[in-house]
Amino acid sequence: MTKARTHVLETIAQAKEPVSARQLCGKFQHEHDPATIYRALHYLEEKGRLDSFILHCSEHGTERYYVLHVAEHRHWFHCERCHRFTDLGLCQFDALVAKMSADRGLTVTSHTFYATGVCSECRAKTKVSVKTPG
Amino acid sequence: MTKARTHVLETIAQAKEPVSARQLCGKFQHEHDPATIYRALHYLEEKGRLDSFILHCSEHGTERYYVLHVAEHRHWFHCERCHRFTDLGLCQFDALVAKMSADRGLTVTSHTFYATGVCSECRAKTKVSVKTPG
DNA sequence: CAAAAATTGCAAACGACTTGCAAAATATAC
DNA sequence: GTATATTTTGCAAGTCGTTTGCAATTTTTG
Ligand SMILES: [Mn+2]
Ligand SMILES: [Mn+2]
Ligand SMILES: [Zn+2]
Ligand SMILES: [Zn+2]
Repeated sequence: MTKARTHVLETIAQAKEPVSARQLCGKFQHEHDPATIYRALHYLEEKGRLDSFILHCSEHGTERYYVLHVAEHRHWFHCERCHRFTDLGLCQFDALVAKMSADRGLTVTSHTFYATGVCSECRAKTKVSVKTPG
Repeated sequence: MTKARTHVLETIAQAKEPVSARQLCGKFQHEHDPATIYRALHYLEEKGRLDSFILHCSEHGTERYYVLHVAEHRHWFHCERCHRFTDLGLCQFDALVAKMSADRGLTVTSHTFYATGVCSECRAKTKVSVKTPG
């Protein structure tokens, strides 16, 4: 493991939410070139240490996000206000996906799911400010 | 409705699967500029005539796909071999999404789901060629 | 330690999409 | 129906996330 790959992997391992290449490039802008960050991400995903998915958010556009590879994958909610992720827990779609694909003779190798909206904290802020007199 | 908007909407209305901007630009390359196609897509989605989602495929990369807006949305499977879509039917995730979000206090405004893999036709071709003697 | 292989930084390129702007088409006002 | 205002278009350039060529540096191998 080179220094760049270690930095990238440890950052993602310590994060509580998916991390984008942009965030990593920002964090290591004085240590590693963006090309090195992208190459490290490809290397780590290819070696099975990372998983990734693409998510679109109106403010950040379309970006790939990375998480540590784990045996049972999870899905995520992305808040369009604060841009943090909420863990939706272990994937509960397998049975449904198996049924949908079996019915149609499909061999499903991967699926993507995410939800977007407003998280509980941002929702609370909105309600408070709406109710505030004056 | 201008000519460009009519062309875009009718193409998507007649298609049996989601259509990308790239496909539309190819089809109308002698009639409309790509900028006009993109502007027509934005206009039609904004007016509620189209829905769209972003899907990543290893061969075509990350693109936005458009379908006619209908009351109850559907989800799609994308074949990584022939790059055609298979309709997975009406969304069956609403109950699960409602539960996941209620548990966490999330206000979900949209969700994205798609599966990728090999469609039944491409799977059949593979099996035949594997079994062929010689 | 020398040669081969892998990794890096930099600059340029890529592809999907967006935008500024002036011309052309369309709608609205007399 | 011609002048005026508005909308839409094509073109060229720009943006943004990501990728790639290449030469220099680092690491591995013999
Ligand atoms: Mn975001
Ligand atoms: Mn495809
Ligand atoms: Zn939030
Ligand atoms: Zn197929």
